[in-house]
Amino acid sequence: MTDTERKFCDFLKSKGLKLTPERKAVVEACLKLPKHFEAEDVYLKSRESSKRRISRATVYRTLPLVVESGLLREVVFTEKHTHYEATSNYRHHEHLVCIKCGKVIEFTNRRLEDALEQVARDCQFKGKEHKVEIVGYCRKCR
Amino acid sequence: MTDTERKFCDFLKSKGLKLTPERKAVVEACLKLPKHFEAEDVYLKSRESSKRRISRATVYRTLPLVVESGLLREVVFTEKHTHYEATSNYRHHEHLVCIKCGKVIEFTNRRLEDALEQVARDCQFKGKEHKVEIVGYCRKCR
DNA sequence: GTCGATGCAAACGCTTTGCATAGTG
DNA sequence: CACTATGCAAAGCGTTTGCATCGAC
Repeated sequence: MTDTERKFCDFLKSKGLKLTPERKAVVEACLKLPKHFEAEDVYLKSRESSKRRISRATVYRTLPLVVESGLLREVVFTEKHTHYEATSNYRHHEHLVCIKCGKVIEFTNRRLEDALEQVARDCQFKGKEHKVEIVGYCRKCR
Repeated sequence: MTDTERKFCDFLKSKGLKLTPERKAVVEACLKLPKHFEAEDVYLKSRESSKRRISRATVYRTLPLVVESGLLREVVFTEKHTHYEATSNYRHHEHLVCIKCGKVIEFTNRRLEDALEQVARDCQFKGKEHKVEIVGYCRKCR
């Protein structure tokens, strides 16, 4: 079991939830998928690896748990349905999305993160997360 | 006809689209509604004011036009369905959303906006808009 | 053995679409 | 008069849920 899987396992325990082969398969699928993916990708990928026929329902029931455990976060808010990315091995970053070709670029910016924290403080908010996305045209499409 | 309505009217002309009573009613409804609203609100409100029985289809077909015209922008990305706010009379701002009570607070932050512009420049992106939202717990719910 | 987890299929909520008709420019 | 816009109802699509069964702890 990898560190990541252990982390998820611990999370489940702490919540009094059970570690099932289906849940394991969903997490594994998330880690194998390319950077950005959606529920349907997880569904297909988890079926590849696992003997069991994992249902979409299970995927949809499990993904929020994986997010809550901290292994996944929701990203790319331009499309109507939910997109995810694994948090492991990535330093915190935000995204630029090209409206034309769909290209997604990651960036980190200290000033931006600082400003966000300051705003939360100023408003007496306990910030849990932030969603930041720049939408526009990439170098090629502009 | 108000300035706002004229702006929408001009937008339609520039696109070779027609100004219909239904479209007028949709725009009027958007301007009458409280700060944040969704398609269904527009549907109900536009029916109140107009003699015509405006269909949901027309509302859904019109809203993207109103957004494109610059009178409306999409906000509050936490929920799955689309939320809007009128841009008139507001200076550009972003939102904090309380996960517990749903309270939405607006804020403006120069450093944040500057950082976003700088990122777009650095990535050779032509930024069209950005989506920024801080999710957390407000003073009362923290 | 208990109580949570699963698969299935049906339901859901918001949004989009095909079609025949109406109405703007 | 042409061509776009409309209402209606049905379809679409991602997601959620009820239910009977299964299986982890």
